[in-house]
Amino acid sequence: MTEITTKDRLLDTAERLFAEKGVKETSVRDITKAARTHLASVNYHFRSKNGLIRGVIARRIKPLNKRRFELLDSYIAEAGDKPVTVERILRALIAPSIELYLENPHFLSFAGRMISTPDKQLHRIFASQMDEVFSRIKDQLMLAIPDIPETELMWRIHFTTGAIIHTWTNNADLEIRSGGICKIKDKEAVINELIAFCGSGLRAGSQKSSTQIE
Amino acid sequence: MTEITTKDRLLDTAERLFAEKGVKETSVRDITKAARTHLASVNYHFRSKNGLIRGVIARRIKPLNKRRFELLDSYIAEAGDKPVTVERILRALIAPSIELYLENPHFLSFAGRMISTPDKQLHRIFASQMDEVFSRIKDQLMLAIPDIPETELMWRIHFTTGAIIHTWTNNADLEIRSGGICKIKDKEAVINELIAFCGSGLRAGSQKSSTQIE
DNA sequence: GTCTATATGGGGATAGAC
DNA sequence: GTCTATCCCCATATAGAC
Repeated sequence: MTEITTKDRLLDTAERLFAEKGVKETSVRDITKAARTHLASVNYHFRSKNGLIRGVIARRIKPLNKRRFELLDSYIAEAGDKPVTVERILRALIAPSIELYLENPHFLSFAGRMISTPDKQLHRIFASQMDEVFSRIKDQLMLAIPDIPETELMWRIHFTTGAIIHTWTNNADLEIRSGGICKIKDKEAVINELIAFCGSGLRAGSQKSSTQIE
Repeated sequence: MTEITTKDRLLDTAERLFAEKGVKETSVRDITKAARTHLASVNYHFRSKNGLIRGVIARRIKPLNKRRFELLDSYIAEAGDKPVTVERILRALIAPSIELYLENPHFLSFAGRMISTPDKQLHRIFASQMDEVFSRIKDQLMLAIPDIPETELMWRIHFTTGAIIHTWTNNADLEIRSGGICKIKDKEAVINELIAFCGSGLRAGSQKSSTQIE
């Protein structure tokens, strides 16, 4: 039943090698060898190496964002007429990604790097998927913290995104630097720390209406 | 006097192309052609392509961190016996990088991507340079906000780093997504927003000693 | 220091047998 | 669908003339 096809093995292997070595650094030969198939299989199943890259991304991105929207919708329903709290909005954004990372770190450490790739085609794939997420998160945050001007809110969503992505890509450094006390495996702690940090940051007094911090 | 040597032209050109296209995507031929010199000049001046990459990094990283330490030291001196405020500690960390970015965005958009490179040698170059910065920032933050447990403080420094790096690498997306209202060129606004967001995040109530946010 | 020519290897993609 | 052999291109690095 759970028959693993060559196509799936190629996706799994490519995902892992892209994360471990980088996309350019991983050749189709590397992938097909590790997936125990033949060189031509990538072109047969995915048309090209770029097709395989797109396949790796497509398989994970939509389910991840679907999970975010499900959570957000459930919080919206639960809140009734009141705005959803900042913390719950952040949980919908953050928790699904940390859960995915802990099930399989390869995709998000790869994706976290690709989000800033100079390759315009690849960059577009991520940016377009993120647009819908940001749009919905922003709408909810505007209801939750209406006093924050839009410009500032958008900067703060950007900073929040940076904190999350850096956690996918660079948690190993932190674990070493902290002497092992900061562990990505502590799922609830990581999620709660991200929510607390970003939640507090989002709520900070507006820089426009208050005295500038020197 | 300000004679621009071939070596400098190679560094400038490589830095720009690494930022615009990526390191692997930029060939020595691309660089030497754009720098109007011959193919062998890279090997002559830098021994190898990897040597050139290291040269590009070395030229910028030390001055950047030197500037951070100068600022931090001046704030420490000014504060006398009192702890330096969180906002000033963050300014020492953040402002020099945003200023460098606005003078020349190439290095930091390149560096921001390289910080999560899977190439262990390259990664080590950045990580080792950051260690000293984090160490000093952390020491000052422990004096400024002594109530935050060390584990949480380190996570929050990590999130702060993510917010900063994402600003180097992905501000163009934000500018587009915000319809142009969030502009990286607004130097003081960007610095103040980063400081306000991260400062508030760093000061958030401890997740260990308070009721968990649901 | 500058430059051309070249050595050497690896890459993506495909043709065509099975 | 699977696989081998091969095409063709591009990469880094270096030898050796100037």
